[in-house]
Amino acid sequence: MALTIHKQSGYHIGADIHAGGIPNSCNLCMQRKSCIASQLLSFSSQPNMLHSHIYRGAEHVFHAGNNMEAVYIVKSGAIKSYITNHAGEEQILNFYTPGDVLGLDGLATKKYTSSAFTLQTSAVCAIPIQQLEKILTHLLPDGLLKLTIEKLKRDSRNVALLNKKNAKTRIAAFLLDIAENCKAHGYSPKEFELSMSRDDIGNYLGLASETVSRTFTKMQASGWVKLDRRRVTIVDAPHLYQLADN
Amino acid sequence: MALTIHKQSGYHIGADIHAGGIPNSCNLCMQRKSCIASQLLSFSSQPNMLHSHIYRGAEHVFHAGNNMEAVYIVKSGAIKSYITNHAGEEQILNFYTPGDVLGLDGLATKKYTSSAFTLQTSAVCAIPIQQLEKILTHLLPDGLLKLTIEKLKRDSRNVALLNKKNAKTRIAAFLLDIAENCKAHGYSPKEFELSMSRDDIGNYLGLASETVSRTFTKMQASGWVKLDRRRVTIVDAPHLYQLADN
DNA sequence: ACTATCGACTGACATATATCAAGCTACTTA
DNA sequence: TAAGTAGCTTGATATATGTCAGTCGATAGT
Repeated sequence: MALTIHKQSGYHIGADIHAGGIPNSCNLCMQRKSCIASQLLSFSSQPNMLHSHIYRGAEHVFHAGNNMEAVYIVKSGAIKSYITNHAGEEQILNFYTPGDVLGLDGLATKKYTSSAFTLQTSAVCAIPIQQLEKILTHLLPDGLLKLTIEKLKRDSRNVALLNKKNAKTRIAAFLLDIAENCKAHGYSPKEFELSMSRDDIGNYLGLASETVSRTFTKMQASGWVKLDRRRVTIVDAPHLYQLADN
Repeated sequence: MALTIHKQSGYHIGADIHAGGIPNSCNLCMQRKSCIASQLLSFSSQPNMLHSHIYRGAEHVFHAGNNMEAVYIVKSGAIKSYITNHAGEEQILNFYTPGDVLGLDGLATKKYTSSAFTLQTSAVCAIPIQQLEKILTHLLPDGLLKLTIEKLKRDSRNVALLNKKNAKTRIAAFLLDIAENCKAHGYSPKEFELSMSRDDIGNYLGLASETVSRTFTKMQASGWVKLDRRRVTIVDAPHLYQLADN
């Protein structure tokens, strides 16, 4: 799959939310009836005022790894979100159109986990993270907030899992996903029992069960894992992670 | 892909939450510290008491299309969720392990949109929908609740999109997804402009851009759609839906 | 108007995966 | 113990899709 170099257009209005942007009263916004941001703000003591920005096509709204400054509501245009693997290849996670909320994936760590790039001239409204957090903690009990954040994380992981290119990488990612889940629950990430059949794994990953079998066999022969029916032993985790990154 | 017939095991404890189940005090539950349900309940005036059930492996927890009775928290075991297409083939959407919440997809319509099936002996806690709704509307402003529900719906749609078997079905589903989005926003679902390149579409759907091109060409030749660069005209929507169902 | 560039399309070929078929193993049931 | 069954593995072959290469057309820049 080709490596895409994103051209940086020089024409960038409101690159930094603190430096500028046009403050807009939500009360005057055409889309206030269907706008999540406007609804959220109406429950807070904050002024019903957000900074909106216009991006010319082919610009970044934010980059993966950067500190999270804001969450964005798409008002017009189209935006793609993507992650890049170690080799620099991009994997598109989703497309965003008017009404969609962009940048929530950063909530857990306060850093964006994906990048966002405008496909055409697009207008967005920015909710600065401080403002968002104030509203959320005001509205939500702590447990529910964490649940939401966890759910968001899990979803993006899921997409990344399914979009892998070939059987080997999908299965590596699948096994590591389970291993991490084991670890998170206090069990060994090195050795665990699969609860599903080869058929189920194949169905889930979009592969024939025979391909799952063969791939398991090959991975075992290569020494990355050991397999005995549904019992899995991770032998070379670093190598699996490298595979899954592709 | 093979059609799986689910065996109904006769050994089914607590088939209906109203008919039985073991009422459990959350305060005595081993997992209360990490349990979402317990946390939710602690914010409500409801008694901290839930019905828990044990399913022997290979049983349905609920069926797609049935009225939503409860949301389930997995306490032990493993459960798969899946949808079936018109031909009766199943498409697995996700696997659920202890701590995961099951059945939220029904919130929007009050009917489950997917089925849930235990892969092994599993224990779950049920939160009856009336109780859940009381808690949610108590905690959440209306707008935020709708947002959450919308997000849940969008996610499962996304998974269903990416798990299609071949290029034709993926692209059909992709086009219909955009068409429905257009319709939802008051634009024509019959004619629209793609905002992304063939490269981006391919990357997103896990196909080479050439395959996207070729598939577009074939679909046009077959008379399902008309294409002029990025301009799309849906000609035979029913046929596309039929394709996307596969 | 001329050229350069980019995105889209098409063809030839390579390859990964699906499909079909058979055999094997562990587990269940009689 | 024997037989049956379900799940897993492996082999042979078919097929869909990826890769590489070339062309075409639209758009932008000089």
